[in-house]
Amino acid sequence: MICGWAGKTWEHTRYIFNGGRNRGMTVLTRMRETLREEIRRAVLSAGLATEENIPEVELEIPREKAHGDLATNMAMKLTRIARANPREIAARIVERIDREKGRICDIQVAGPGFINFFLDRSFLTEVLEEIRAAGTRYGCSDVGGGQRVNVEFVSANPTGSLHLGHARGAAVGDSLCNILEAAGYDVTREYYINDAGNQIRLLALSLEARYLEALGKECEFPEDGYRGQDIIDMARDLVQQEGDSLLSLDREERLARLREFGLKRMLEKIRRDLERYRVRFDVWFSERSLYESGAVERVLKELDEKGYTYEEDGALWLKSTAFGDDKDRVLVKGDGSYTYLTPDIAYHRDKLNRGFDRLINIWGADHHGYIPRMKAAIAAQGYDPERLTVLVTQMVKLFQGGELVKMSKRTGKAVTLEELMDEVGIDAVRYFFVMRSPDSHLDFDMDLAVSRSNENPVYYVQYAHARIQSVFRQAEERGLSPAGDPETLSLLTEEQEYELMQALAAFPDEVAGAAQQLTPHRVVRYLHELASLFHSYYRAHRVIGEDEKQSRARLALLAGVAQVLKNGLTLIGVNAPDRM
RNA sequence: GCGCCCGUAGCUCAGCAGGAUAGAGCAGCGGUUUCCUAAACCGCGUGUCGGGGGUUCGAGUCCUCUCGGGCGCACCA
Repeated sequence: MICGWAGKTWEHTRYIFNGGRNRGMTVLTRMRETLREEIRRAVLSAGLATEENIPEVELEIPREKAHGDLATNMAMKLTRIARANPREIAARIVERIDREKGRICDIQVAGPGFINFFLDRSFLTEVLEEIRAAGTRYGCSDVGGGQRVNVEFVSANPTGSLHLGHARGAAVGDSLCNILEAAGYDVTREYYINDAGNQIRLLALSLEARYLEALGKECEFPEDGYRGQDIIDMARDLVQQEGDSLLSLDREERLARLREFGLKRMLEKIRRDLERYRVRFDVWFSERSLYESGAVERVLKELDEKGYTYEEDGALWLKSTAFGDDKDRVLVKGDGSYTYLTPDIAYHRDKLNRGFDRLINIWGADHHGYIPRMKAAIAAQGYDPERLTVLVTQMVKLFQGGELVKMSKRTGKAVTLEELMDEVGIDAVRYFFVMRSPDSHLDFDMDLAVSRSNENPVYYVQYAHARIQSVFRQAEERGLSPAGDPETLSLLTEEQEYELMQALAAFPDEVAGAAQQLTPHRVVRYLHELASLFHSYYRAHRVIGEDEKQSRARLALLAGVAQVLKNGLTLIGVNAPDRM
């Protein structure tokens, strides 16, 4: 789910897109812009609409080949404005289009009033040169216009190892960041460390119990304590390091020592797991630092001064209902301690003050109810709540042996990210999590991923890349290199070659679209489609054949496909192997 | 009871601000290799797009009601 911003972002980027120079645009984009302008001009000169009421020109690649290379629904959109039937309108537009200018071979009016354009395809080989020149940068654009975006994700409590749910958030978050960066946004990846408050105290208590246990002492395990194996291991290590020396400390001092020890160890583990998962953060933001800097106090004071707080039943409340929340929220509890919300308000204020145009938080579905109060808190401080977008990832269900594996953090029974990486492999795990829309509930079939890994779609895409590299190894042996001159490339006249080049040309748009709509799974679907086009082509046509020129032209095509596959896989944090 | 997400082929899911005949993977059946990787390719689908109503040239997509599933509704985090 995406809250807010979608509309604004679109307009913003659209403006930049239209206003920008052709720098970085592919042939396809340039063709489309030219055609867009041409249609606009035709509509105006035919008197079908005025500058004021002309609808935006939409040009899409039709699903059906018979419907041409590009199509517009302009005539249908004009029915009300021009008060005529769409096919008639379409005919009037068509007769005013300059075919020469748009590099158009044919124009047809079809169906309810679509105008289908059949383009001169020879221009498309230019995309191969564009890819070669851009290399790993191909796919990048500047639709983001350098907008500063903070993406906060994972942010798991440092009270246990990362598990399945975090793995999804991490894969989606990191991929989204890569995509945003490629689309020209200035991205900061951030992890909020809950190193203050109740759960950390509970960590210390749990660790204490395990510590005593390891020393052979009887003790009662805290009621809501963390029962994970990692804490047992940690206690054992502590005994190794410190022996029973913590026993002689007084209780509070011992707990403080345990807290620091546990926190440090947990964060190290989390960081290590994420690093291996290919996720790296720019900022690790400590909750505790908000207390130490006085930021929490300042926020409370300011909310109070603005009159958005009140006392009742011995607690301090935020009037979040004044900003769309369905009930008011406690900031300071009866016992004087803060709720989770309070430092979180200070945290979001800090992020906004750091100059980000936009904040994106990636939360698990179990926290979605928290969104309205966070937005309300931002609004109460006088900021536009639309600057915050919360992307919610739905729950992951794990299936093993055909059965649902129940997970509970309480009992520590959960599949960890570490286990997942060990058993399934990083490429497959990341691909699997980014493959689906964050909105969809995800069934993770462990057996399928583990035992029959060739069924995993990630290999389909990777294999396409490996195959191409294999062809290149053989081409090299024969002294064949990819062609670069337009004349040789003009030998690429097969239908499938055209389709491949068209797909390659669409890649930057695809990445930009995924960035604007915050939908990393779109990149995965694109890659699968491209791999599919390639496999099909590869099977039907020999790349290295008798005709040297044709071979070199096809090698150029393959070089483009390999580069785009690699660039796309990199965006989602998956390797593009040269051999499989 | 209220809020959010989901409901599309046997299963798992796409469907990109409403556009032409709704797609893919898996599973199933049948084919393909004197040839650059068969982890591949080709062929085979009778889908009430959960259901009703509405909006318009046009609805899987938007609105409304309704049914089913998930997740939340703390002075927990």
